Amino acid sequence: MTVSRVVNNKGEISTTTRQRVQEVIDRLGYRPSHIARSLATDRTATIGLVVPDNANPFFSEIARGVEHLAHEQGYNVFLCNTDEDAQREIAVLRSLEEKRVDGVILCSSRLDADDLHLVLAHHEAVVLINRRLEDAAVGMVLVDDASGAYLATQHLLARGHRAIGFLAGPRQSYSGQQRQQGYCAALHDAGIAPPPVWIQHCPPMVTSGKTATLDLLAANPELTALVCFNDLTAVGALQACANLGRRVPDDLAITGTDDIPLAALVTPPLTTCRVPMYELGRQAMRGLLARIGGESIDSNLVLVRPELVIRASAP
Amino acid sequence: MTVSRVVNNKGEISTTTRQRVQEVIDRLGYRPSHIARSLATDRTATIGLVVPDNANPFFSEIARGVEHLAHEQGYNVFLCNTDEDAQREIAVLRSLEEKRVDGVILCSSRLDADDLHLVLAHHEAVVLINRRLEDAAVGMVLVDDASGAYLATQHLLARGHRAIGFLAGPRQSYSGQQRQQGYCAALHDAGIAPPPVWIQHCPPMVTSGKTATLDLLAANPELTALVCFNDLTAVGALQACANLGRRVPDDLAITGTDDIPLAALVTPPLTTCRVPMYELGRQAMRGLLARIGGESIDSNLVLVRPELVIRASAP
DNA sequence: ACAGTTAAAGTTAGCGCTAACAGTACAGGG
DNA sequence: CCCTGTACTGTTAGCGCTAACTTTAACTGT
Repeated sequence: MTVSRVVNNKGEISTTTRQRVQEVIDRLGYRPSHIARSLATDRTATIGLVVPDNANPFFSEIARGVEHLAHEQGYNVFLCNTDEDAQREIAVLRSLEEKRVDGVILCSSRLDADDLHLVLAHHEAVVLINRRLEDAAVGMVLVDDASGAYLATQHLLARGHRAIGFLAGPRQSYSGQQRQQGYCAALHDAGIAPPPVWIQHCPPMVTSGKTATLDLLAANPELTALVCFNDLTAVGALQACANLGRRVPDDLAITGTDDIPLAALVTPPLTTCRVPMYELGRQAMRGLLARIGGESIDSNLVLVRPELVIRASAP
Repeated sequence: MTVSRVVNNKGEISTTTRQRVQEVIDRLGYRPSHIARSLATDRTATIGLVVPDNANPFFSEIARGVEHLAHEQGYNVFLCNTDEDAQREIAVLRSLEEKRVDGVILCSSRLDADDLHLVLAHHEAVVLINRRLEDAAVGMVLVDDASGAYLATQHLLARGHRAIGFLAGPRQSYSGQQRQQGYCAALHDAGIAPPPVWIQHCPPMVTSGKTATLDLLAANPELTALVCFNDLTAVGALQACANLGRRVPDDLAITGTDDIPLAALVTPPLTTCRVPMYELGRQAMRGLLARIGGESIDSNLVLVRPELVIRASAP
């Protein structure tokens, strides 16, 4: 027990005894087991981070922010991919429960509200990223997706565009729904009622963005601009235009969302709504630490506003 | 103890008793604690994955491969970033030790051999990715970087280039050293002795690749081709050429390494040596599972060969 | 000398599970 | 009937740490 006082710097111990014990620790090569400590203290100093795909630059930057702050605070982070599969999402949340993580950060959950309530009830501290959940004692760190898409659409309107299409993300995506609302609001405010055919859903990847753009433009050749769910789908849209011989931005102006590193590196560089993903990750970890520590929480909701970054795809 | 037999499907138990116990488990909402189980069994069913930067597409794909196979096999993965800092690398390895992970996958370690031996001695199962270590009972999954760079350089030679520069990676990078060897070997085989000024070291990022390329071309305007440490530095080289008004590939042909998604999306798309990162991750996890399971290991070394992917930056 | 206080050190039950063993019941063979 | 083997069930010490408590020693005040 004196070893515990030395290792954890807790409880009453004299300097003399501390040094004596430390020497024994060093000599015997004592290596404390956090497993035993966790069982005794009911704390593991671990958290779970659940993302749809850790290789997606949006989530990898969030993960980096989470891991950095976690490390600074003495926590280790379990990384779990859901691969956009609800069953897998439930499975990983259950395995984290058995591992008795101190808390969970869940990104862009695709579970319906009932299932989400059910499975999160077993976790004492939870922060959701990009997912709203009513009547639950969880933190939420949301991007103000509506205002981001509103900004991008307004920018295009200000440049004279009227026929503006929208590449929505996955249908179950909370972010996608919010972005669609912002897009529609900007058009309505300009006195334009966007016909449903100007809106095309697709998974959040380059290839699907390209396919969706080809479909959208085939059905709506009058479009002169396109607001995209994210930068990956926007790059797909660039590829579609290259295929069709449509110049960007002259024939079709394109905006993305997120400002992942790729956005600035493609040709032409993408106008996009910058979401501070790294900071989003840190904010979520900050909220989670507060919950784990039992601090009083001012608000369950943190709203991060995107900012428009103008580049050559829609100057 | 009968609960344990049911939950873990181990030991003798009759069908009648199993059902009876399962009903009690369901009724009471019993949720097993893997922490207690870990203390009793000396197994945590967790592993550590240590990478320089989880947001780097090379490592994020590796992480995805590791996490997928880990999940399939009932393991949870701790994600740890080293940020190219040796002290942090040691710190995370120590924290994994205290968490009693069953094994560690360590990517592109920057520790010198002595320190690496010392800190890995406390881990029973280890697989290194992109790092060779002699006299250690660890697995190693290596990319045959030398042959990759040899292929790229040979391709440029076959296209008639003679003055070929090399953007090396970080000086302490094992991959960088191997790629440099392949580059030099290809030139030597073509009867060319590459002057040291054709070789420029730089960190593995877009911005540093751009800076290094500007420096290299300023000092060596005779260069007509460039082999780059990775795709990120190659994109930096593309940017440098755009700044200098040098056309790619006509004035300077450029090759990258890794074939991260970005490589195909930039303009012009990069010729590059494709490294199957996802598969690299799965291979490493496979080797780690074999070590954790105490299986006899055929070989400590798995060598993965890159293949040349020809695109417009060096057709 | 005695009583009270306090800093420090020592002790142990308990965290929740399981490997290992002991006990029980039954079937089959001699 | 007795013995042996096997399937099954029940029991418990131990994993390594720590919160909580007890004990000890030293000091101070009366």
